[in-house]
Amino acid sequence: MELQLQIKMNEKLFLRNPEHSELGKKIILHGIQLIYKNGFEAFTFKKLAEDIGTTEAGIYRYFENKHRLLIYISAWYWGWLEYRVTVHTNNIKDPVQKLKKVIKLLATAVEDDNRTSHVNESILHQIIITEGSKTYLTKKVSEDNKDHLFQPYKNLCAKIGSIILECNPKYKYPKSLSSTIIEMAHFQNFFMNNLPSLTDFGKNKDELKIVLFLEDLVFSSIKK
Amino acid sequence: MELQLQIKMNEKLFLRNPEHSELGKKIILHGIQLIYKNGFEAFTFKKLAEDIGTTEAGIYRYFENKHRLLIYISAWYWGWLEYRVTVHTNNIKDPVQKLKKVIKLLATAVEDDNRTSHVNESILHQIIITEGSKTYLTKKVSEDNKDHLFQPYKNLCAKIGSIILECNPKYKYPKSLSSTIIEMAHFQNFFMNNLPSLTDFGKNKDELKIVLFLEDLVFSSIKK
DNA sequence: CCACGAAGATAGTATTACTATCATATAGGA
DNA sequence: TCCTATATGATAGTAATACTATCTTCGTGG
Repeated sequence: MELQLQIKMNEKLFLRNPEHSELGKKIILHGIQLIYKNGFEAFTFKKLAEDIGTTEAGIYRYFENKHRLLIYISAWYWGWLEYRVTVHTNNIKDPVQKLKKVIKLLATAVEDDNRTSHVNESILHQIIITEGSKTYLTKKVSEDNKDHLFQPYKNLCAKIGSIILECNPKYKYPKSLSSTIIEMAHFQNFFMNNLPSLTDFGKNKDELKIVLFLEDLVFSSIKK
Repeated sequence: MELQLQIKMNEKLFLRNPEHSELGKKIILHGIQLIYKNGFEAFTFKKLAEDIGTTEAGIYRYFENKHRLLIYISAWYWGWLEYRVTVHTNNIKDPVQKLKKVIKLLATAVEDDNRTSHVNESILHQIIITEGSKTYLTKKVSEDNKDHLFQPYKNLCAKIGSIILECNPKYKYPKSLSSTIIEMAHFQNFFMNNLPSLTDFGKNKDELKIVLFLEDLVFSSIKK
């Protein structure tokens, strides 16, 4: 029997649910691949349509525009990450160990999860590093936020924030520290690979060093 | 007598030096205003040309494309910030006080500097918060980096890194902590104003709280 | 007074980001 | 079995974007 993993997605993210059809799943799968290959700026629905073997109009039936598609796949990523965090921390009692686990999940590469055949998680991780913040760094943030498009990101942030509070209930900045960890797990990775002089990880590109940096940062801050 | 402040810019950032002509200065001044108003995605050279009262072709004589213009104004910003950091920390002996000053300079709004009439620093600060990371989050980072387009950012990061080392010569991640402070000074500001649940600063939008958060983060980390 | 370079004026092109319409296939229900 | 709703395919068209090219004019410096 095949296990299926479904991430529940906000209906406002799409015009037609891409998980409910073959074409929809292809849009996600090939969309991720194309954005990964060309970058989000050079990515167009026309190229995606050619890649899949459908037409531009076909894609527009699923997503209003490419920005919405990016928000969709980002939301999927954050939802999936929160699921992973839940699964991997459920059986851990010590909040410090929990938080260490979370940092590792955030900062290290993932393998493809076979239960989601229409998503390739390892290149998705790369996309989110490079393109993720473009989802909200726009003039429409507040509008999109009202439609709860960033809910999965905010949920993850809240969850990590509460683990931080478990470690030290008196710590004053659990949410800001949480968003800092999330963002820096990605930015330090991007810097390490592309602008290495902004980091202390040199050219050896070892993700575990990012983990050590974040652990040092976090546990120095929250220890009483 | 009028004081003039000139930030030295890398020649590869432009096709023709915008500081050497009235039109060039208008491109910078109105460019910043338009990007601030509409966001970088909606910003076009055509709109800018109309705004200034020149033609599209006129702008293209100065900048290859709008992405280069964004890199230019970002580079200017980082150069200007490094200058401010230098000026304001020169007479401080205690590295801890230096670092506090730096954090304040990074995280709080600026007033317009009258010595640079073609740049409005306060709205520039806002642009860098929202659009700054788009300069390097592209497929062309490495290429642009080879042309040293990000040098001012890297210089600032190095400078702050060395102040961190003054505070504690044994601290292991001066550059990563430095880039973390820089990025978070901006991201926490953006979150506070647009996605407040990702922060602990609520809706009161007090930049000083960001300063306190960053100080706590930094000095917890580097204290022995 | 001439030369040169900066700027203005105008035109044109390929691509992007859509919207609209009509035809076809197909799957599910009456 | 037929009917119909719905998804998809095929095609067309439009306004805006992101440029490139060319020719003219204007002003300054030698």
